[in-house]
Amino acid sequence: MSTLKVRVEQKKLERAAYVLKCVAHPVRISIIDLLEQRERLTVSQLQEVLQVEQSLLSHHLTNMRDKGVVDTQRQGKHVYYSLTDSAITNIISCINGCKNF
Amino acid sequence: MSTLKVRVEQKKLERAAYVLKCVAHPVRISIIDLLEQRERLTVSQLQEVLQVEQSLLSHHLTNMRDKGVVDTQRQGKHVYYSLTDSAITNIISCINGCKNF
DNA sequence: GGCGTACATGAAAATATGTTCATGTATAAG
DNA sequence: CTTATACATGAACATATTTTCATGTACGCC
Repeated sequence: MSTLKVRVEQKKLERAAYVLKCVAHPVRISIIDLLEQRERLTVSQLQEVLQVEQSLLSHHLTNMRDKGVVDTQRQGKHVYYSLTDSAITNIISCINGCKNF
Repeated sequence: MSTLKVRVEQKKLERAAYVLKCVAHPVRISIIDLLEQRERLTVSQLQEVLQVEQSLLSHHLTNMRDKGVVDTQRQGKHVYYSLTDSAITNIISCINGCKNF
């Protein structure tokens, strides 16, 4: 009963919670799912598939970008979004892999 | 550009977000980390390691239990908590595996 | 039954998140 | 330089989550 302690350091814990919180939303999970399929997508393309208000989508994307989950590149009038780290996608696989859910 | 769609069904999306939200908190990630190490732990044991208010911990645990992330068994005065699904722990490995974080 | 320990619960307060709506900015085309 | 398109931003509001504090309940022991 002695050597029990939290193995993840505080900073990483907070970072993990921060990122997970960012993933934990139906619209954002969908965005990740789509970016997993297509490498990079414009806001309009995402919007067409997701059928959400433009500004709402934009807020979510900005949120995800701020948290380092997605990257952007502007190309003319369009802004392309892509996943910064494919490991993020594993999280969703994990969830899907959970038998009890 | 035609066959792009969200592969995860709506119900599962919401369930995933629900569970991820439940994981996405420093205290709760710590709880999962500890239960990964010890199989089952009482509230007092968790409290001793985590150094949080008893009632706060209890709220978090009830939350996690309601969402099916942990299970409980009472044994005399003590209540033991354990993870219902080891796949949950993978989520944390995923996070740790993310290079960009 | 009374007491202490272990844990749960509920309401209120503090804080964070999600959504909408109106407006702003960048770029390309004419 | 005007206009349309693509996207971002900010403030206001709605809703959800987190935390605290006070109190409640279950169990074992005397």
